[in-house]
Amino acid sequence: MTKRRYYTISELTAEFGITTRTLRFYEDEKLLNPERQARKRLYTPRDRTRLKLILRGKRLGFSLAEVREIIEMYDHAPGERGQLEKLQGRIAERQAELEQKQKDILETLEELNQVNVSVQQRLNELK
Amino acid sequence: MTKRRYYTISELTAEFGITTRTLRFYEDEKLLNPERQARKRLYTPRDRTRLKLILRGKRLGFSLAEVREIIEMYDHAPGERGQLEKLQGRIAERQAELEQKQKDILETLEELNQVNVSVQQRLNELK
DNA sequence: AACAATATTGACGTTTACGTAAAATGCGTA
DNA sequence: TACGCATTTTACGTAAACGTCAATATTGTT
Repeated sequence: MTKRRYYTISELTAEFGITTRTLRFYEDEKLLNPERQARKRLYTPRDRTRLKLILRGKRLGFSLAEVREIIEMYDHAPGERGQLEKLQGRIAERQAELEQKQKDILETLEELNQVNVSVQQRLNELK
Repeated sequence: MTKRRYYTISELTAEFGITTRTLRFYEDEKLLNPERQARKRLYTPRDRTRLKLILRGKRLGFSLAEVREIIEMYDHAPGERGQLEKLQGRIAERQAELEQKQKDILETLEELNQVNVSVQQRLNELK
């Protein structure tokens, strides 16, 4: 039998710097499904993993609806040919989006670096 | 070959796939400053450039407030030592954020690729 | 048993980033 | 001159993602 460890709601809020409201909201949105001990929520390692996926998605600017789509790709059902091909299509779309974001990041980093160089020059001149 | 100096509102909405409402909203937010010919807005190349920065920032999940901060870094005033050092600090923060996003993207791309591989395997088995 | 700490369930409130509809204005063309 | 079309201002509406109470319950400690 697999060792089941649980996390309380406050352990997760502490670890990830979020509020209980956020965790309950994600549960309402069916993104998490903690078990219950009486009324208390017990988050499983699976919940914790999904939470990490959610927060990572949010950092990348995805909406919760988009995060849900991405997570559903991870644990999709076997399915038949048509479904599998559609899934590949959606994966390709997301990959394209992410590659666009990569370009956007590189551009922004380069620009910020330029600013930094010119600021540093002025600081040197002030000596 | 005179470079066109102004863009109408509909030219910009067409080019970037946004609505007039969006452009006016960004103007209310002081992110854009089109000139006027009578009542009509005339967007300058500078407005267009800023618009591109805004949209790029949004793709990366930045709020308009954050986009504003980033844009302000680009055209900051000369300033004295203290200001310049604070600016460097904020630049470093944004760079760190962007680097985190890069990691997030790489992870997500890798995971999506794994899904893709397993989907492809099942498709091959269906032959 | 009393109490503090933690958690739970409503439920209304707030911010961000626009959407959308209404009414007025200006401009080129039939 | 009448008309269509783009544009403008004004202003209420909305979806997403939580925030912020308040009232109640549960659990461990004194």
